[in-house]
Amino acid sequence: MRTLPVRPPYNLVRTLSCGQAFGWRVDGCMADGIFSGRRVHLRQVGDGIVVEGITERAALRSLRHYLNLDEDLAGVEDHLRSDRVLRRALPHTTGIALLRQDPWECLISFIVSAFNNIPKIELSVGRLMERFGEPGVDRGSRFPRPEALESASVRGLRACALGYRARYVTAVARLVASGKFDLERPQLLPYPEARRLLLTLPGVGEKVADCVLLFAYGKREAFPVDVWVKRAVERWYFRGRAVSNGQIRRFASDRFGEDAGYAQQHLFHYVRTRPRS
DNA sequence: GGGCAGGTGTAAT
DNA sequence: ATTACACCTGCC
Repeated sequence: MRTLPVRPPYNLVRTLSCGQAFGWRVDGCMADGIFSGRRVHLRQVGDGIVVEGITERAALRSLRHYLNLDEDLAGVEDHLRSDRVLRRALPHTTGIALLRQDPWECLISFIVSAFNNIPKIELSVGRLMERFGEPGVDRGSRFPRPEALESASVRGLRACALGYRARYVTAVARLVASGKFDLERPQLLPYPEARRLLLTLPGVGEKVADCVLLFAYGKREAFPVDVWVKRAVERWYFRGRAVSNGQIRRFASDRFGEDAGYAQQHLFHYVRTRPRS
């Protein structure tokens, strides 16, 4: 058992339950999930996060990086508070941090998320890990490597309830396994070019691309527009008028700039947890 | 039981 | 550049 220090206003539970990552089970101030092949149990107490299931230095450092514990959230939120809507939202959403997920796992997870619901996304991702992931210690399971998914049988993928997304998963796995698509590349490119690159992948549209750029590649200016955020922006910034996704992205870029991704997270969490009539 | 769900691909203006 | 429609499948 180890404790990782955190900087206020970091909030572990909000960070893990606001839809960035699937596979964490959150309850009260605790979170259970699989990290680096281990079952881990996290609990936020005061100014620290108590970690059970990991003791090695390297893995703890990796967890710290994943949770983005060194982020200057106070600075980000100070900036966002200049916006009237976010100023109202922040008391309910403060402490959300952008994770730094593994790009491959994030990419496949969000391909699976398209036109799907959360319980079923969790079901599918969980089964992919059970069936195709390398077994880790303590009955944990790693996310399957591209090679494992590339060679997965139709029957095996079918058991993961992927539906028509199965062919996207297979195709993307093949592109990555063969080296035709380099997962390191988007990290090196500026946001617009990284985005164009991801959009060449089958099953990856604008929303999924932005999710991966934001949650795995650290492109904080990304602003994924899903139905919830679209609804929130139309309601609170356009007086309920219907606006295209492109206009919403331009609006977010103009208004929030480098912190658009954080703005998106707070709007998303706020509109989902505090529905108004 | 039937509609719905954190979009994407494709075809047609 | 925009708009319309089909789409696997487990849940509520």
